[in-house]
Amino acid sequence: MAEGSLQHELNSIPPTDPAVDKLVEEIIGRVADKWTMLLIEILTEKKCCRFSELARECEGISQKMLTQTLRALERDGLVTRTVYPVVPPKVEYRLTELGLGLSKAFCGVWLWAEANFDTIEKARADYACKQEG
Amino acid sequence: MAEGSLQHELNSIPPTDPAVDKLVEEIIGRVADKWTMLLIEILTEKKCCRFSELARECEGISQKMLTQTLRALERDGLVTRTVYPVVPPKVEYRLTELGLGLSKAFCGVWLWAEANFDTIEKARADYACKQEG
DNA sequence: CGGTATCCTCCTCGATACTG
DNA sequence: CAGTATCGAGGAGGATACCG
Repeated sequence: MAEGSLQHELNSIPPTDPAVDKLVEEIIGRVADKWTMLLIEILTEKKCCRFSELARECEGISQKMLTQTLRALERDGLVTRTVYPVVPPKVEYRLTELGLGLSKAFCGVWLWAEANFDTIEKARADYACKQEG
Repeated sequence: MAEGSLQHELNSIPPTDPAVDKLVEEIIGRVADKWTMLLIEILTEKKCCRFSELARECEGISQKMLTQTLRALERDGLVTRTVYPVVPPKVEYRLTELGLGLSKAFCGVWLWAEANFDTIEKARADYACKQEG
């Protein structure tokens, strides 16, 4: 954990016009979601998944949210949905190049969370202590 | 946009035990939120902000959500809240080292969104077209 | 200025049932 | 297997009013 150069790349983003900002924020809002992040992680690991496999891997998700989240991902061009005309039906989901790019971006957040969850736990405990006093 | 080596670091995360997974997911769920990301971005740029300044910068946020989000950030040890005992009251918010780490992690997502928002817009248009047919 | 407290409204999300 | 449809509870979040 280097203590110097805390100015990181965020500051180097050129000031974009407000219209683009709105779009970017909307995308962040859509994409920065628990199920979205989880599904992208699963699809990154497995490369290719059937609906039922995603339902199994993505523990706790309801069928409704799974369908809904996958549709949003498909709509945004982050995953492809391939239907095989067989009985019983078979549908495969796979990340696109765009989706893989997002996966990489998310990776940093996952790594941060894994590296710091204990620090956060401690911070919460401290905060709870102070509240009691 | 290199097309090779799509195996990125996400795959190198060692299989953590389920208990840690739950914690990490909970943190992601708390932190992957529009206002949280926006506030962290603002605090990264400005270094130090008063409540009212954050309210101004964080366009569209209600006072309730601002307070609520700031409290969550403070609780998780991501920002510090400094109260100056003066009239009128003055309260300053500042990122901690932990918060700066998250800011760096988020940076990748912002950059991805800025780099790809047009691609996503196009994907949405294509998707809408297909639905009509 | 920097909040809290209260009320009220969506709208997300889960549960359940049904279909190609 | 992979969905869609419908209903209903609960929480997120805005508006307003008040406080130290």
